[in-house]
Amino acid sequence: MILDKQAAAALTRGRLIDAALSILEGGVQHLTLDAVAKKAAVSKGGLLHHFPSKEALIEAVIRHLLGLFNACVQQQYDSDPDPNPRGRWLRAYARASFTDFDIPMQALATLVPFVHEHPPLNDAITQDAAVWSERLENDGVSPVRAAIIRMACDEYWTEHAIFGESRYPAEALLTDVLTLIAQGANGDDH
Amino acid sequence: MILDKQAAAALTRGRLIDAALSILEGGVQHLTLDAVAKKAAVSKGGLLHHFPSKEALIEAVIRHLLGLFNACVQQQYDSDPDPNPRGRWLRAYARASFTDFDIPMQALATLVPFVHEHPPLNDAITQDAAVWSERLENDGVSPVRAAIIRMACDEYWTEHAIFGESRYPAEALLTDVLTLIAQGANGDDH
DNA sequence: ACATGCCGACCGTCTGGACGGTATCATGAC
DNA sequence: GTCATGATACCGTCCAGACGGTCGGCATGT
Repeated sequence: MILDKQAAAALTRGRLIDAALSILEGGVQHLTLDAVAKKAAVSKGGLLHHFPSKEALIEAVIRHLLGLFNACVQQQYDSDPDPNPRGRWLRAYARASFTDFDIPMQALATLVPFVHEHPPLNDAITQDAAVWSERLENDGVSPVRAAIIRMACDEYWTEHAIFGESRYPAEALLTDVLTLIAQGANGDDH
Repeated sequence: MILDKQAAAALTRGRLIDAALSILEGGVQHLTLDAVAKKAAVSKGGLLHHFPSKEALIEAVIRHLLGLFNACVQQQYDSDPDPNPRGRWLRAYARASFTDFDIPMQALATLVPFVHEHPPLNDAITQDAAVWSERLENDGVSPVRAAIIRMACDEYWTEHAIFGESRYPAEALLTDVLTLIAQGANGDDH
C-alpha cells in the first residue's frame, strides 16, 4: 500500500516536529539533533532524512507554529461577537495572544538567536510579521496605536518564555487591551 | 604604583565587557570566550582570570546593561517636564525605551536563551524586572494599563534585536505612548 | 617571597552532519 | 508470476570542528 508508507512518513515528520517543540520549551540549548531524534523515537539518520539540516527542522517548526497561531487568530476573527468592523483583527489578535495557551509560542521566542543567524528562517518570520503588521495597522484604528497594542501582545509571549508563568492575569490584560482597541475603534483616542 | 596595576586591571575588565557587548549585537552564537578575548586584545587566560566562567562574564554584562538603563530612566525621571506626578515613572521609562539607542538593550534580549539556563542570571534580571513592575504599577495609573505600556516598551527592544532597524518611527511610538499614559494619569481611561 | 595580572598551549566534551548500510515496496520486463 | 531495478524510509557509526575551561608559566610590583 503506497499510502501506508507515505502516511507513516508524514507521521514520523509530525513526531519529529512535536519532539523539537517539546524540547524547545526547556530552552534552545537542549535542541540538538540527537535529543530530537531520541525523543521522537527515531534514529539520527532518520531525522536527517526528513530534515536534511538543523535549519530545515527549525524552519518546519517555525512554519508549524506560525500556521497554528494564524489559524487561531482567524478563528477568533470569524467568531468575533463585536459588530464594529473597526479593530476586528486587533481584537482577534489580542484574544489569540492572551487566551490560547495551547500554542507554545514561547518556543518561537526562544528561537530568536538561532533565527538571527539563518536568513531563510528570518525571512519566514519577517514575512509573517509584515503581513500582520499591515493587517493590524489597516484595521480602522490609528496605525501607531495598533502597533503599540500588537507589541504588548507579542511581549506577553516573550515574558512567558523568560519568566515561565506570567506575572499578570491574562484575563485582566486582555480586557484592558480590548478597551484600548474599542477606544481607538471609536476614534475617541485623543 | 599600586593604583596603576589595579586601574589597568579595571580597564581590562571594562574592555572585556565592552567586547562581549559588541559581539552580542551580532547574535549570541558568536559570543564565545575566544571571540571576546580576541576582541578585547586579551588572552583567553586573561579573560578567565577576571571572569572565571562564561556565566560570570555574562552576569557582568547584564548588570552593566541594567545599570545603564536604570540610570537612564532615572535621568529621564529627574528631568521630566510634565508637572503631573502621576505616570512620572512611566513617562521616564517610555522615554528611555524609545530614545536612548546608545544603550544596546537588544543585547539583553538576545541573551534570553542563555539566561534561561542559568538561575543566577535569571535572578538578576527577574529582580530588576520585579522592581520596575512594581514601580510602574504604582505610578498613579491603573496597574494593568501600566503593565501593557511597559510591555509595549520592552517589546520595542526585542524587535530591535530581531529585525534590526525598527519598522516604526520611535518618535511616533513614544508620542502615542505618552498620550496613553496621560489618559491613564487623568483617570479618563474608561 | 609572594600576590596579582596575564599568557597560550592543551584537553574533554558536545554537536552537526556525512556516510554506508538495511528493509520495504512499487514498477516494469520477460 | 517472478525477478531485477530503483526509490523511499530509516538506521547507527564516525568524524571534524568548536567551545568552555584547566594548568603551568612568566613578568611586574610590593
